[in-house]
Amino acid sequence: MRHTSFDGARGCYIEAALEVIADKWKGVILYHLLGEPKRFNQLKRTFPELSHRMLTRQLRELENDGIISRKVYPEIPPKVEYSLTDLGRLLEPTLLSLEVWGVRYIEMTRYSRNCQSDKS
Amino acid sequence: MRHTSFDGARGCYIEAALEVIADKWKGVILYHLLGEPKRFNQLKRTFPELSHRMLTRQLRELENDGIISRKVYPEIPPKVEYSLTDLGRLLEPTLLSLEVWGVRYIEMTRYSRNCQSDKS
DNA sequence: CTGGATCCAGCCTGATACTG
DNA sequence: CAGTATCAGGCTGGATCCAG
Repeated sequence: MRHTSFDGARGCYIEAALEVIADKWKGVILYHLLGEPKRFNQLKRTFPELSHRMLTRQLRELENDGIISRKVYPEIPPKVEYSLTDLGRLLEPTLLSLEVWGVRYIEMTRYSRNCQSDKS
Repeated sequence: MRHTSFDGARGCYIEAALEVIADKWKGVILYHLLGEPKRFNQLKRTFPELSHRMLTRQLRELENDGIISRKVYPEIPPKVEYSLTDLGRLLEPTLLSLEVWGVRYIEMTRYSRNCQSDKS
C-alpha cells in the first residue's frame, strides 16, 4: 500500500513482495507452514521467542494478504489451523532458495552458532 | 522433500537468512545493487522514502554481514561505492524469485496499482 | 559527498487480564 | 485452545547538526 515513487517498474514487484514477507517472523512462519497445516499453539511452541500477541498479528496480516488461510473448527475447545494458500505456496521456491542461501551465509561468515531450535 | 521436518532445527538457516535480509529496505537495496555498484547518493535518490539515516544504517548492517562491500575513493569530495560481495551475489536467484512472486502477488490480489513508470 | 551523533516523538511490543 | 483489549516502556526512525 504505501507504495510510492520508486526508481522504476522493476522495483515495484519486489517491493510489493518485501512489503508482505520481509519480516523475520513472517518468513519463518511461512517456512514452517510449507509442510502441513499448523495450529496456533503449535506455531507458538515452535517459536518460543515470538510472543502470543505477535504471532496473532503476523498470522492476521499474512491472512489478510492472502498468503495463508485460517480454518476454524467449530469445536470445543477451539481448533484453528493455518495453512498456505495457493499464493503462499508459490513462495516455496523463494523460501527454499533463501534457506540455501542461509546455509552459505553461515558457512561463509563462519557463524559459530549452533542451530538449536529449542530455546525453551 | 523433508517437508515433514520443518519444525526442527532446519529452520535455523532460513532464520539466519531472514535475520539478515528480512527487511524491506535491505531487500530493495540488494535488489538494486544486483546491477552495477552504486554510490550513496545514488541509492538515496533511488529511495526517496528512505531517510539518510536509515540508508546509512542499512548499508552498514549489510556491510557488516558481508553482503555488500563498501569501496571508498580517497577523493575530495568523497566517493563511496556499494556493491554486492560474492555472498551477496548469491542472493540474486532468491531476489529474482521473490520478484517473480511479487508479480503473482499483485496479480492474484488484484492490486490495481500501476507499476509502469520510467526507468532511470 | 559521505556519514556519524543527538534529540525526541511515535510506534511497536510484551505482559497481563479477559472472553468464548 | 484461540484470540482480543489495554497499557506502560522501549525501541526505532526522522530531522537536524556537525565533521572529514
